[in-house]
Amino acid sequence: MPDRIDLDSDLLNYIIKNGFQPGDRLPTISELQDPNNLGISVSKVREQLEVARALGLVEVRSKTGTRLKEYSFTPAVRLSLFFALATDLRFFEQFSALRTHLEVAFWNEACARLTADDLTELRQYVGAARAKLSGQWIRIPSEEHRAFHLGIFKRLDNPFVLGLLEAYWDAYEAVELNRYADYAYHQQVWDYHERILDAICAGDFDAAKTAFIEHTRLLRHQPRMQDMESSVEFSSEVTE
Amino acid sequence: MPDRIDLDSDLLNYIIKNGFQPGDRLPTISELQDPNNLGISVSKVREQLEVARALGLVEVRSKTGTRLKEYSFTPAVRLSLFFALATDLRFFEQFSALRTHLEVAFWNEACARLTADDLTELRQYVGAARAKLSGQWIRIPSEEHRAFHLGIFKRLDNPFVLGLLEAYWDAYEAVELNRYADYAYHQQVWDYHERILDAICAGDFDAAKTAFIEHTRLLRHQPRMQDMESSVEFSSEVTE
DNA sequence: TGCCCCTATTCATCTGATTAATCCTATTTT
DNA sequence: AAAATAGGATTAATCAGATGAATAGGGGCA
Repeated sequence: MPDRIDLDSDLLNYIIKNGFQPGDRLPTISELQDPNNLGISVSKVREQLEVARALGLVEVRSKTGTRLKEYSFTPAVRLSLFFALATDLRFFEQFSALRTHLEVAFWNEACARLTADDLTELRQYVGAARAKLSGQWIRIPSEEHRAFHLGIFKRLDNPFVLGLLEAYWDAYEAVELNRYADYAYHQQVWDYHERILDAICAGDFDAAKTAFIEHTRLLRHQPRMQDMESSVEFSSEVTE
Repeated sequence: MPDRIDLDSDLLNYIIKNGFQPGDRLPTISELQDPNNLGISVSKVREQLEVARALGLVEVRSKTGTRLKEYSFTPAVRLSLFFALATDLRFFEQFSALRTHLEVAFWNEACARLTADDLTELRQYVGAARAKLSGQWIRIPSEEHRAFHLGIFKRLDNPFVLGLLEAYWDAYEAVELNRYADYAYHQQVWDYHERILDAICAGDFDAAKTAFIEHTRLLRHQPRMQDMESSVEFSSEVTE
């Protein structure tokens, strides 16, 4: 085992070396400048704080100073992904393929960990979405869509898979894919969601997974991608 | 479609807005300060440059200025992953599970894209590793191990999957898992690698995949993890 | 007690100066 | 003439210091 993993950042190494835990306050910027701590100037401290902040590792606020946050893979993934998407929206298809495979791969493990309360919560999302669809709402229920899918995986003990999935839904929001979907399409989507949930409740995770895979195929053939500047062939298939 | 994805960074938004391409030179820091460009001070520019650098988006060198790099998902993943590992090495098991599932999920697609030259290259890695094992070399052939696995996926048209796999091998190096492995173990590993490669060459990707999955199970039962501060149960199974 | 204002602390941002790295060119050397 | 070298100019790298903005916490007042 290595003595210590080098993080290519004085600040991050300092955080690790001193064993700061999530929730802890780091020294103030002026204190960090002290030769006993980092021994670098304000500008350099701030550069590194900014990196840590961009990665979601710390929260830095006036007066209270810097607080170490709970680790999450999401911010790093989101930042890099968003840059890619800003460059070329076609990246979305590729990340989407990754997301689908991940959900399939970790499906049973995630489902097995769900509690009765979790299932009730999922059921509520279905209800809320249905209400919006049947009512006079203009807004497509993308929040419930996100909450439903992430809800299935919320007990999964793998921050990396969760981070990728969360970043996927952030990107989904950012590219506003739902804007162009119509009500009939969403009805279909929530039929599938209900089928998935019923199967999970019945303990038949494989049936739920099958329904999920079908449901992603549905998404794939929707017109949502036609608005992109250029269509791209989708070559990866879900492994079963 | 959104007008523009907001990147929460003047600099990154500026790069996108002005359509800079990989290889392009960005304006110098002093030019970026100009109100016509970013209109912020050196310190602020440098903070954002540092974030972009940490994400592997730009390379900034004295005299030549800043160059926009080819997009890669790897740096962001590696940075966040390394911080997690520095906090707690048990994160490695979870990222490893992700890696295994990814390779399985994208296996056939990746294999199908390999050229004859690629296969020759893979064969060379096997040869080089064997030579090191049979010779008097002290060093365990971890470079070939990395090169072999990444080599299988090098043609995969998915920067996100590739980025995750690359970061995995970087982490593998960083935690120095190979240090504690013995020669007999590596012989076994390369037997598997050869079996995998033979199957790929024969066009039987599924057989190759099966061999790969067996080979990861081998890894899992090796004593390499016992050196960690606490053993952790490995609950996720590979989806077949 | 509960509300509001004041103040000290800390971050936020900018400016200017010095140092180090690097490229380009002119000069010297072979 | 070609190659090596030295010097100058450009740019990033780092630092120090100043000013402004945000905010938590205390003290006074109803």
